[in-house]
Amino acid sequence: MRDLFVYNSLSRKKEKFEPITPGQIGMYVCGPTVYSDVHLGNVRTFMSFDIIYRYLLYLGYKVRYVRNITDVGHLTDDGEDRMSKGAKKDQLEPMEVAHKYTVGFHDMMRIFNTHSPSIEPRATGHIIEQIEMVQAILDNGYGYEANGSVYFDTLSFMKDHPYGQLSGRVVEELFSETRDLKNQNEKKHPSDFAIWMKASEEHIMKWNSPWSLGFPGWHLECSAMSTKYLGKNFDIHGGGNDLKFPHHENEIAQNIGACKCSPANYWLHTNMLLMNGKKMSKSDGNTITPVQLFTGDSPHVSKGYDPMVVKFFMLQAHYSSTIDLTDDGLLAAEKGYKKLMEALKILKGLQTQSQAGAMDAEFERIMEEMHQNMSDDFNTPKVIANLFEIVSKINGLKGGQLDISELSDSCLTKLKETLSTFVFEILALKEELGGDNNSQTLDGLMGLILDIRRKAREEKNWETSDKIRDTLSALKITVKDGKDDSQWSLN
RNA sequence: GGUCGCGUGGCCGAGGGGCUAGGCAGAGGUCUGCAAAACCUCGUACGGCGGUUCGAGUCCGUCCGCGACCUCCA
Repeated sequence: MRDLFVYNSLSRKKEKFEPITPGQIGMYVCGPTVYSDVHLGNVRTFMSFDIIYRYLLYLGYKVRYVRNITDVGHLTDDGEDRMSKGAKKDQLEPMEVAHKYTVGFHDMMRIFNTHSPSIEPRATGHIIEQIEMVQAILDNGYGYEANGSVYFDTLSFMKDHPYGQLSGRVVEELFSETRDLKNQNEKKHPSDFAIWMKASEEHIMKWNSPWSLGFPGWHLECSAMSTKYLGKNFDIHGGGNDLKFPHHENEIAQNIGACKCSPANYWLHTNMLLMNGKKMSKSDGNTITPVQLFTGDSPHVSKGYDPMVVKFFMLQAHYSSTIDLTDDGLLAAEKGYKKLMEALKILKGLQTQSQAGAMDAEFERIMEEMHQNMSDDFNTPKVIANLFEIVSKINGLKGGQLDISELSDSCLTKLKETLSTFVFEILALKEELGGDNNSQTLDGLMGLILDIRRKAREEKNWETSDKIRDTLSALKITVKDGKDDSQWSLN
């Protein structure tokens, strides 16, 4: 199997990837909290891990990809459970809220053409496992109970294990943090965190436990579910950069605290999606929903963009870099995306009889680079650069600037397969924009229309040929005349 | 304030001691009934100032600017 290198947040280095069990990978990614519509930033993160998942599969690994749904346990600023808050707002039962937004999340993931994970466990479905983990942490002396709530004892933990390694946090500094959080007085140390919370009277989602009628701390679900489905030690743990601290840090502490072993060998973090140079934020209006992006119904964009254009735009940046979402950037991505798709269509139609070709080596080189770039921490921007190198050549081959007889049949076949795999299976872009209007009927009609236009042009009947082109243009169909034939595409 | 990261040509965005990233926009040319597309050529870009080095956009120091995290966050 080809060597794979990944940037490990834990070591802050790029490392050669070595699975625990040869040929198999366990990967856990922190999923969304389903209390409101999916945020575009979530989309970027899950899209990035989808491509990582797909490439691992492509390399031949058997991958168990676990991505949770958080439907309980997150505290808001005022100490209220996020699910309950959403419920009050919408006049719905908490589980109704969770279900509604889970469905919405799945729909959006489908729109962006991502695979479903292997397992998608819910926090509320694993309360027992979480209670057991709290007990294990208590048994190991890394937790304490206070008024029915249970806290993780960071100082006690630090006597035996390092804490703060992932996020570079120094616990002593957390002393200086004076926060006015609820139940702060129950904690022995500011860096301690709740693993079980006693529920207040008005709290809706609560369960029985040895300590109180309450609910699990929000870092606990991932510890419990990753352990349940991937084992105490697994290969990859992923999530957004903003989860590094406190969430991932505490997750590690809980896993070690409960079973004395570090959960994941490789921690991968996706970076933030910015807009206008700042992190998207609902509170200051610096945000756009995926749907607004598709329809163009937002002051931040001049028009609507196809989900695949949005995806292509995101893939032009590395997953570990921030990307600034701008209208100019999207416009540029849209043109590039169309150019790529056009070239892929042209490639399909290319044929050659040659047995050996002078250009083979060049194409082989680029295809090899694509593999290397993808294996180098999933460098999609470089892969896209490789694709455009090939796009120029495909167009050159069609336009006659390059001679197809210098390309062997076997190399051309391989090129078709490789590009198709990379573009449609690994990057998981879709060929056609605008949904389902590329029916057979449309194909047939366009074939007929362009045939009539071709005859008109042969007769130099420009009036007719231009009328056809202009009318089609008004219907958002672009006609481009090539040397021998004309091509059409939907705008 | 603490921790981490970033600052690349008009815009986006890779790379990360000597080797053309790429896309979009722009200029010139080829092709063409016109248009569009395509193809060819063109930009000596790496925040400022020092330092290391035969050589720095790439390493080190420093300053400036920006962002993320430190509190729910993908």
